[in-house]
Amino acid sequence: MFGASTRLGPVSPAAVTVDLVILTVREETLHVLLVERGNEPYRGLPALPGGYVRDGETLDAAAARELEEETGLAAHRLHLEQLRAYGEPGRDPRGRIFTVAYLALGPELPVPSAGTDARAALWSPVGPYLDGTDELAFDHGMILRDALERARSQLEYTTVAAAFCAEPFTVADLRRVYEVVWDVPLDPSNFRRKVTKAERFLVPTGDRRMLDAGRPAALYRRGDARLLSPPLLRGA
Amino acid sequence: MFGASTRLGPVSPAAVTVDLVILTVREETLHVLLVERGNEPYRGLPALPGGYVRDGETLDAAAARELEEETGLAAHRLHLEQLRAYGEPGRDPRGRIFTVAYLALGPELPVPSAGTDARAALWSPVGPYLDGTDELAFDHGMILRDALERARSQLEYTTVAAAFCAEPFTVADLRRVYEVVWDVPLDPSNFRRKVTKAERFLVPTGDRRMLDAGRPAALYRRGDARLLSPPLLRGA
DNA sequence: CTAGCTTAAAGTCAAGCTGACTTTAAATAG
DNA sequence: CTATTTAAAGTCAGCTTGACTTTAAGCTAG
Repeated sequence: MFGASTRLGPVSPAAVTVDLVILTVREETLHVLLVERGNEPYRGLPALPGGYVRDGETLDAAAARELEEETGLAAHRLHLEQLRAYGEPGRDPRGRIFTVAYLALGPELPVPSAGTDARAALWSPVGPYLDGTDELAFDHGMILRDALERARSQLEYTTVAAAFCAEPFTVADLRRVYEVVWDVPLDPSNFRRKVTKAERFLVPTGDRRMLDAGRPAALYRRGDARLLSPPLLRGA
Repeated sequence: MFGASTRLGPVSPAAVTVDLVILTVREETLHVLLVERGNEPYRGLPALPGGYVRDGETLDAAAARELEEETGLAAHRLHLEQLRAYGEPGRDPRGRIFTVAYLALGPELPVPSAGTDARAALWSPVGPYLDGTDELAFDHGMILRDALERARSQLEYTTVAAAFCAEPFTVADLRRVYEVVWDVPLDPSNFRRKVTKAERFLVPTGDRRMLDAGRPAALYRRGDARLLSPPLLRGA
């Protein structure tokens, strides 16, 4: 099975895992799902949820399985996409372990302790892990930074922002997603003009949502457009 | 080393390779570097160049090494970036082999037969592999399609198009890259206005290039900008 | 020398989009 | 009824865009 390694050079078998960056917006802040490590290495440090890819399992299936195990939610209800692979030789002290990172985006989710996996999983604001205040196990800090940059960029060119909103949602809900992920304030009026003009981004339900104060807001569901044209660029 | 597999389920060791999608523009057509397979499986079929990631080697280093072996060119002269990982259980009949695909872009390169690797490597137009006329080994057809879509998208938002041009180059050289990769004609005047206005995309050398006919064109080198703002969108 | 060809580069202009801002709408609380 | 709150629509100058025209600068044929 690995006969070619003789010709190609020293190649030992390796392990392949998937790691998940599950992002959500809670209380006007971007949160990531982390698990506390119960074993060495990095015992006690928070880490991204993940696990080995099993025999006969695709990468996407492994990511979906881990997602359901950690959140207790059906994976098809979240946006899930591959981020990239990481394989630095020293990234795991136990040996050569490659990981394929996935980015998952979802609306405010139930407290994840209901998951099958018994490890303590919790939502944490991403801030302290981005600015270096707090540490993550392995190279998960880098993976988190890459994932966030991907998410920020995706908001510009795609409709994934709606994946952060539980349906039905208002234009203001959607705007708050952009403001929290990009960490900039946006003009409500101009934002509305753009997202409602984009084809098949938002589908009006006809209903309205009434809060304790103010005019009721129209409610929408996600349209079937995947790309946003024209894009919604940050950095005026 | 793989002690955790008991708890996580059946996990056999796997092999990890890198595969390269090396693109260039020759004779007004987009070409990809392919090697003919000398062994089973898929003997005789063209495939993307690639090979096993060696012990102690990073993914990027493995990709750069394969690139130099196949093209005979110093990898730092080309644009090289990770595309994504592929790991379908059945993608290689020899066993569980994950591959991390890389996208490389470069100016018209010397005939790659000068490479260290003795396999027959050749530049092929991408067309027949995209529309299904010709087949590639393994899942390399899908990888090529993903790579091309990535390249097309990158041209919109980044300055990588200049990686296809040997320095120094003219605005018309750069425009031909866009036209070939996107497969659309562009207005020369409007194209010039945009790329010359973009900050740090093009650096004038002060020289001019004279062809057999027409006014001499100003020559440029690549600037240090990586992102294009505003972006250059296709699909008017 | 100059007319004519070729390609580069600059200019023109109406239409559309953007950002900053103002106005109107529709609900609740007191 | 009025103030308050949030939603949604409207205004407008300035910028960008796409389609197109004009000028520039080389060459070559006559």
